Amino acid sequence: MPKTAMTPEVIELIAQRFRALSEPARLSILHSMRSGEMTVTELVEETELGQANVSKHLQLLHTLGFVTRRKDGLFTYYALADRSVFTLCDIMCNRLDTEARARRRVLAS
Amino acid sequence: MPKTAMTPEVIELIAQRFRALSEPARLSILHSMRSGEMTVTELVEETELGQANVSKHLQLLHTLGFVTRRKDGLFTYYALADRSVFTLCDIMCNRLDTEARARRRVLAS
DNA sequence: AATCTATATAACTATATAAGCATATTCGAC
DNA sequence: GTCGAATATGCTTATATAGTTATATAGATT
Repeated sequence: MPKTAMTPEVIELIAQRFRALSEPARLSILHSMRSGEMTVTELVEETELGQANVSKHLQLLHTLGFVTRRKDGLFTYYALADRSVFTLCDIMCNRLDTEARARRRVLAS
Repeated sequence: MPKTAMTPEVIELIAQRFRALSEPARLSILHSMRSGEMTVTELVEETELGQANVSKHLQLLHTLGFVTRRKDGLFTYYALADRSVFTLCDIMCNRLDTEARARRRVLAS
């Protein structure tokens, strides 16, 4: 694995990617794509967000390499680039569980 | 492992945590703590950020459970709560490498 | 070609928050 | 207690961006 030096530039790039995942709307969109490729309209229906809004979020996610894009006629099919997004979310969920457990322990004492 | 349902509330909590890592200043602070416990002043020196700024970032990181806090006299010692932050950063770095490699491949064709 | 549908984009508004400054608090030394 | 150092907090300003509306673009259908 290539070791990346933590220069300010690299830190900025990493921050940028975390920022992409810091928006509930985008997490919802990514979550909706868990089952596979989806069109923009399908994502609009499933997430109940506005069409323009979804479209812009998808642009961002695509630019940062979180999703792939495939055009077919009028439709654009988006899909998850890989499963690492869920690894990231799983780690965050574990953090939540740990916190919740710690809080419960405090209350119990 | 406890499976967490992806309700809007949980999504919001996860987003909140990603947002904490979406700030270069906070990533720098966390990176500085890699070697161990640090006081606020030490972090100010190493990151070259303002004191009030560092202090506020630390509050946030502590609230969200990313760092621990220990007071001793005038000093407050902060430390990483666990290594999962680096797992998260490593995954993001891998994404960067993948993207860079993909870009190079496009250029080469 | 005219029209309809899916998606993208532009312009705008509203909101969140990072950074800086000033000040407050807290503790130790004298 | 007074003073000084370390940290925290309140206030203000500047900036980024999410969401909305309207419109543009591109492809399909008749």
